[in-house]
Amino acid sequence: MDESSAQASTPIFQQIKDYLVGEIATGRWKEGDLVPSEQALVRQFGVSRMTVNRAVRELTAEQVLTRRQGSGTFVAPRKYQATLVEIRNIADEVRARGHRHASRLHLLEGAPASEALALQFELAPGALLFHSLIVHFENEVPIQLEDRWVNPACAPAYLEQDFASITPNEHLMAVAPLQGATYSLEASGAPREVTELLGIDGRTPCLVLKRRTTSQGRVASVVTMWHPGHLIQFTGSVG
Amino acid sequence: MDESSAQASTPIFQQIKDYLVGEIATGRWKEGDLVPSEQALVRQFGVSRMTVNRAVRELTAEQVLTRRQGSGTFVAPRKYQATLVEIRNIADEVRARGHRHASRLHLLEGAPASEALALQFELAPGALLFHSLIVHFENEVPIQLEDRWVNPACAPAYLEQDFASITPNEHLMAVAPLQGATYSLEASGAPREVTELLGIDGRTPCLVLKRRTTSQGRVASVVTMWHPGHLIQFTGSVG
DNA sequence: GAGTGGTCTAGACCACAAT
DNA sequence: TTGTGGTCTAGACCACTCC
Repeated sequence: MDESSAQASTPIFQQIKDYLVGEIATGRWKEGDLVPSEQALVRQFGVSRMTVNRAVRELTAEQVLTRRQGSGTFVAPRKYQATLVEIRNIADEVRARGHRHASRLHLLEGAPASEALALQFELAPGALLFHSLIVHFENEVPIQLEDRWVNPACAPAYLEQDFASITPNEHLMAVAPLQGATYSLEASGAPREVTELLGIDGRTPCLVLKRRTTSQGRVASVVTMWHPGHLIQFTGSVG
Repeated sequence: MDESSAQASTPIFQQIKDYLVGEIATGRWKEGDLVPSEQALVRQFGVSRMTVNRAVRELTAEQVLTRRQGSGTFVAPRKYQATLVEIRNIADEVRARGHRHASRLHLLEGAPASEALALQFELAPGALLFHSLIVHFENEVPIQLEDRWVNPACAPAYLEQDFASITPNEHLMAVAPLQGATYSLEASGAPREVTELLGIDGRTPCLVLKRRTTSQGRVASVVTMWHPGHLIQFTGSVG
């Protein structure tokens, strides 16, 4: 047809989205500015309101715009500048690299909660918790020590699992649907118990990921994962 | 009106979404299963196709379902079990803790790309790049060394910026809309140049975040950020 | 050819905000 | 009261897949 310009076959709602994003990207519309109303866009593009509505609604879901019924549509405040780093569970990570994953169970028992753990679990000190200590291997090289405490109320059969064939993570995902997690990430040296199990020396920097997960309103699991820094590297991409 | 049952005012498309999610959550529909077609849902709920379409389309955007034109709608494969760690830019991170952020510029110059950098930037070796070296402080304590290389095509005025009042990140976000990023994260010791600028000794474990951002189809920036592991800790939550 | 999803229309009624 | 967004309808045409 060789019509006006850049239509080609891009859906109309997408063209409208591109137009709106473009106005923001080039700075013509700034944070907080009022964006043309649906009616105005209907006239401008000569399309039906449903089509305009879809474009604007999707950009609202994408946090590019904000809408207030009765008031109008506005350019959303710019997003937090953040890098999202995706840390997959260790078995997936290893397999994704095409390597062999294995693990060795060093401890699996019930134990009373210390003061600190009781606080983390929101339970009384001395309450029964399950405790496991597992070393994960990538091609027979130890790459993670997983020190995990589990709430028996969330995973009653935890002590009966065969952690050679299933990771604690997989078991917990199966029996306790994940609700949320808090985490912290830091680099540090490791105490002797850790260095011995990982077969590293005390000066090796370790990447330490602590994670506390909740399920059905309870704290399900508190885990500390130690990774020898020269062996592990988390990579990924966003956007 | 006190009508049939649980309508109340929840939009119909949302009720349909809830129904679909419920069937999956309870396990009645499993990964890969065929979901009722739009026509079937139209009949089941007695609503128009547009309403059903919106429900299913939004769940597809949320990666709960996948659709194939001509074939049907299916339960999406379960998401990768991953912890998303959000690493905010250092100035925001420090201010969020209620502390003072400051920075000192140690180097800001144009320099030819080494072989390795040229590869990263997808430019010819020897091409002009901008290079900056900045130490960031939290309450006067150095917590990050930012070693950044920038593509002049993406930020031509980079060398003229006042990096005491604006961070390189902020400048780049302003002039080069972020398209995507790849990153890696590891723990390691730091070379002498780094330890000197951060005022730490060579045995201090460091958290090293490398990040490569693209903008408008070009590699905009390659940055390595060194954090003394005993001082910095990234925390957050998901879910 | 029948069934699927992808898109679009030209209306409609409603809740809400600004005036 | 007017204009805004929020939702919904009952059709339509198309591209694609499967039989």
